[in-house]
Amino acid sequence: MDTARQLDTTYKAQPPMEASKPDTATRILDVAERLFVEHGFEATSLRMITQQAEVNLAAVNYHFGSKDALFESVFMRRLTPLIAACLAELDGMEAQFGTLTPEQLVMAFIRPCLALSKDPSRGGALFVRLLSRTLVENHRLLRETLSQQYSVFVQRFGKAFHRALPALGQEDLAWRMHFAFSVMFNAFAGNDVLKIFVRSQIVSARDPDMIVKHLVPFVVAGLTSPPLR
Amino acid sequence: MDTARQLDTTYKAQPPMEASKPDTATRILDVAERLFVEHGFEATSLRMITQQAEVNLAAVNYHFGSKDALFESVFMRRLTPLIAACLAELDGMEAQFGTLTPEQLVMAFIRPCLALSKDPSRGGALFVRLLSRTLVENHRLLRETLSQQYSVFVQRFGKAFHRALPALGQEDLAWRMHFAFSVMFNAFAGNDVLKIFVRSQIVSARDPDMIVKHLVPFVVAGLTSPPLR
DNA sequence: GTCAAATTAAAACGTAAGTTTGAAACGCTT
DNA sequence: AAGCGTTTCAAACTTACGTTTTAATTTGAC
Repeated sequence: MDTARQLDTTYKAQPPMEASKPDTATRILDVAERLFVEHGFEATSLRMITQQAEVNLAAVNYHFGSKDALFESVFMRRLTPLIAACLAELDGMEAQFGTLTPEQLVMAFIRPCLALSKDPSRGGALFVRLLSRTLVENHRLLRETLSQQYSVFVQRFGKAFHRALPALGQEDLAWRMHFAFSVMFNAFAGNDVLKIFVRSQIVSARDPDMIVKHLVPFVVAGLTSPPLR
Repeated sequence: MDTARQLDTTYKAQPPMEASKPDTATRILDVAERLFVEHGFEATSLRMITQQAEVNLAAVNYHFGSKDALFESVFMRRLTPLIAACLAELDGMEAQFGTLTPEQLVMAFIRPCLALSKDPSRGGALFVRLLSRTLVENHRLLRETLSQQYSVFVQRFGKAFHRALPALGQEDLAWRMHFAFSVMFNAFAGNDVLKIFVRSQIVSARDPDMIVKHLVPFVVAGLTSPPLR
C-alpha cells in the first residue's frame, strides 16, 4: 500500500554483518546495473533482474515503484557521488594551484572516474559504461531530470576551461570540451570503435591506469592546439 | 581497390518513376533506420515501423525474414558503401600523394562520412548515429558478422597510420587510433556528452562542415603529439 | 509474547511483442 | 482472358512483458 517509497533514491547501507547477502533493494540495484549495461534498458526484463538477484519478481515494484524508477535509482546512485567528487577535485586543485593547466583540469575530471573504475564496491567501470549507453540512447531521464540538476557541473568546468585556455573563443572552447569529454567517456566506457573490425585489439587491455596514461596526452594535445583561424 | 562487396544485402533500387512511393522493402528500410536510431532496436516494434511505412505488418517478415534480419539489412545497406568509399578515398589519396600526412589520413576517413551526412537520399547523418548506437549496444551483429568481414578496413587504415606516424610504437598508435575514431564517430553521431548537463549547447549547431572544421584540428593534434616516454 | 507494520511470496491480469497463416489482390507472360 | 508466381492483407497465435493483487511471512517496538 505504501507508494511513498519510490523516488527515495537513498542508497541504504546494508547491515555490516552477513556480508554475503546485502539488502534486497541493494541486490536489485547491483544486478540491474550490470544487466542494464550488458543488454540495455529495454532488453533487460524485471524477470531477469529478480532471478539473478534471487528476489521475488514483485520486489522491484515494491521497492522502486516501476522499472523506470528502478533505472533512475540505478543511475543516480552512482552519478550523484561522481559529479560531487569531480567538483570537489576541481575545487581542491584550484585552491591549491589557482588557475589550472589544461592537464590539471583534465585530471580533475579523470581522477574521480579512475577511482570509480577501480572500486568494485561502487560498480567499477560499469557505471561509466551505463552513462555512455544512456547518453547515446538519449534517455528521457537525461533530457528531463538531469539537465537542470547538474548544469552546475558544466558551468564550473566550463569556467575552469575558459581560464585554462584563454586564447580560445567561446565557440572553439565549447567544441573542444565536447570532443574532450566525448573521448574521455568512451575511453572509460571501453567503447572501442575499432572492435567492430578487428578481433583482439591491443587496446582491449582494460587496465584503467593504462587508459589514462594514453588518454591524457591525447586530450590535452587536442585542447591546447592553436586556436582556429 | 574495391575490397569485395560482400554479403550483398540486396538494396533493391526502386523503379525511378513514381518518386513518391518507393518499394515496400525500401520504405520499410527507410522507416526502420529512422526509428532504430530514434528509439533503439528493442524499443522499436514492427508495428511502429509498418504503420509509419504504410505497409502491412507481415511485410517485414515476408521481405526480411525477421526483425533481426531487418536490422542487419538496415545496417549493411549503409555500412558496406561507406567502408568502400573510405577505402577508395584512401587508395586515391595514396596514389596521388604517396605517404599521407596525419591530416590527409583523417580526411580520407572523414570525407566519405561527411558526404554521407550531407546526402539525405542515403539517410544523411542517421546512419552514423545508428552505427554509434550499435557500437555501444554491443550488438551480436558487430561481434559476429562484421568483425571478420571488415577487418580489411582497420588493416588498411592501420598501415596508413603507421606510415603517417612512424615515430609511434604499435601500442601507442593503437591507442591513438582508438581515441581518434572514437571522437570522430561521436562527433558525426551528434552524441554531445555535455548535453546531459546543459540545455542548448553551442555545439548543437549540427552543420556537418562546422563539425569537421573543429574536429580535424583536435584529432590531428592528438594523433601527432609527442610519443610517450 | 503480541500485534501492527514492513517485507516477501505466488499467482494472475492485461497488454503488446514477433511471428505465422491462409486467402485475396496484383502483375506478368502467354 | 487465363493462369501463375509474387506480393499484400487481416487475423490469429504464442510468448513474454510490467504491473497488480492478495495472502503469507518476517520484523521490531512495547
